[in-house]
Amino acid sequence: MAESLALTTEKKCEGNLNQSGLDVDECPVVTAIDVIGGKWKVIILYNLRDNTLRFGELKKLIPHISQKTLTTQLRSLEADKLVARKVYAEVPPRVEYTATPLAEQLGPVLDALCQWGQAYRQAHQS
Amino acid sequence: MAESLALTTEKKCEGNLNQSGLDVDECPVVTAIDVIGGKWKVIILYNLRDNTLRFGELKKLIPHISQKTLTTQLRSLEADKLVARKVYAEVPPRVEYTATPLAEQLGPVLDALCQWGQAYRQAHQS
DNA sequence: CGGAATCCGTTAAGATACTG
DNA sequence: CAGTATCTTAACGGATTCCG
Repeated sequence: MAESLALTTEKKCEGNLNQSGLDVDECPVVTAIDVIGGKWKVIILYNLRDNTLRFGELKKLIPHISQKTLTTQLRSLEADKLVARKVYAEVPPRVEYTATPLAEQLGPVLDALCQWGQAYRQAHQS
Repeated sequence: MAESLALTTEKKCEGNLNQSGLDVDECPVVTAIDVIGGKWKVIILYNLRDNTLRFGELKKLIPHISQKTLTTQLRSLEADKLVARKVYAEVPPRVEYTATPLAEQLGPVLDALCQWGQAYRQAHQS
């Protein structure tokens, strides 16, 4: 079972592969959560969608995050090659963050999340 | 502003509403992350997809989670009405967890996450 | 001045042992 | 079996300091 788990077939995740005895670590969902499972990462990437933003702009768009955490999460995203960080040697300093093509492929995830968020609100009759 | 933000239009999330001056808290993505943003919640729900599982079965399927965390996350999911918890008054005890219809609506999110996880692996040439 | 590093307190999560 | 109790470790928030 599970031939080369990478690119040949994409059926792996559709069904109940976990019940087939496979370790969950083999599942791409676990990989995805590992990378974007941080509390703020999806929101950061959502704000970075189609946008290049400075650190301060991101901070303004995500008011509830602390500077420190924003820095940490951005560094982590950078390490995973989901955001590109460009530093301008200027005064005042300027650092711009851009989503990489890999991050842009998250589009469907963001859309699905968005739709579900609405369904959730509806179900909880807000 | 934002007529009933629930079911009328679903365009809200497609574009750049954050740049429109809206607080991010208005965005359903933030709602979704609030609910399923826990480190393990998506993975739990993924394993619960189309399946009713006992506590121990879930634990086996998600080896890296601790009992305590699994309990906590399940309780949180239960409070948000994403899983139903059924206790059988037997010896030995038996507790079954089932995804609610609301959780089942996460299907597209899980699918998108799964696909992206594969793309991510591929990009990092694993 | 903007961005980030540091110190510290609080909360979430991990490991292990133990109980109904 | 399905948790709870306890302790330890890692993640996040706040404030201050630093540096270009």
